Amino acid sequence: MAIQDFSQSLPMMLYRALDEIMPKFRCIFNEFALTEQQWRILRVLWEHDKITLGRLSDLTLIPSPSLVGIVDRLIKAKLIRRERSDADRRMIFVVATEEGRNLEAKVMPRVNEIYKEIKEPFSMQQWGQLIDGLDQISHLNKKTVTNEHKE
Amino acid sequence: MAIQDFSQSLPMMLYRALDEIMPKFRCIFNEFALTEQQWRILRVLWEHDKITLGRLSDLTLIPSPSLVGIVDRLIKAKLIRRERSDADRRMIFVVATEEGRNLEAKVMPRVNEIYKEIKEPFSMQQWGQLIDGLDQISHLNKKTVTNEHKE
DNA sequence: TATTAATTGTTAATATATTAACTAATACAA
DNA sequence: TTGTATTAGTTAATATATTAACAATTAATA
Repeated sequence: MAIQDFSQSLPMMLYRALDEIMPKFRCIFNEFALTEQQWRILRVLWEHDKITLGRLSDLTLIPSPSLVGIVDRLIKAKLIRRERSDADRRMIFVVATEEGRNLEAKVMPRVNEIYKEIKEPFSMQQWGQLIDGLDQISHLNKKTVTNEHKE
Repeated sequence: MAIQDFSQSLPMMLYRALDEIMPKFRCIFNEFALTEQQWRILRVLWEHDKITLGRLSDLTLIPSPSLVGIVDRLIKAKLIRRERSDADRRMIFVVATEEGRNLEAKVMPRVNEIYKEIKEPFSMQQWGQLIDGLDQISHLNKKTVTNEHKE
């Protein structure tokens, strides 16, 4: 009758959910000699021809200090390349090489397969509620701003 | 109209939710010179007088190789101690020192405060659905076993 | 009982996260 | 136009995650 059971707290529930599903995906990534973070970057580049490091950090949720090394290793693997912006020489674009683009067709089907397996036992409504709940969590700050209509 | 938007995928939604809420907690932990993982260990020890390293790994979701160093640092901080089991000399118990136990009264109120803030905008039903959904994700394998009534 | 298998922790190597400080380039204001 | 603030990336120091291999102990079995 614990007032607040640690193992049922939101953070631990989130971590446990990730611990459950991510190993399935990482297993696939490893087959293609990719780390999870490397895959995230490629995954974003498959949707964006050219993207700045800052935005890549936002979309992958990889902190920029980590991004430096991960990008280095992806370049060494010839899957992406850096391109300094001419307009603003502070910015650096990241672009997938042909080899990097070609990976999409090989990896995505496998990943989608697992994703489908995870999603399957859920009803469409259940799944929607879960995603909505998570979305609300990740917009906790922004939402209130909207309500208060901050100047 | 992307078939599968990466940023709306379950893993990224989970990561984003954690990215939103954990910095608030870590801010508190840092005030007490604790890392998030160190706090998780103490949090569990506040509910268990004496616990084996393996079980501590399960409850904190900290992989055992990481646990070694984290426990070392908590010992150096005089917050916990190791105790080898007499019954089975492979096992090592971890126990909180008095100093470690005393932290609970100082840290928990602060943490509960943040937790309440996070939970507040949700209706009780919404929150329940979110927790249930997460629970279902983290039992994906086990559930099927139950259904199949594996011998 | 000697051997083998399983369990509990640990070490090692590499990759990533966290926080702070730092550089280079750009914007901006006096 | 010079000085200052801001922005985009990077470096550094420490902590943790991931995977594989390993040691010590105990359990299981021939």
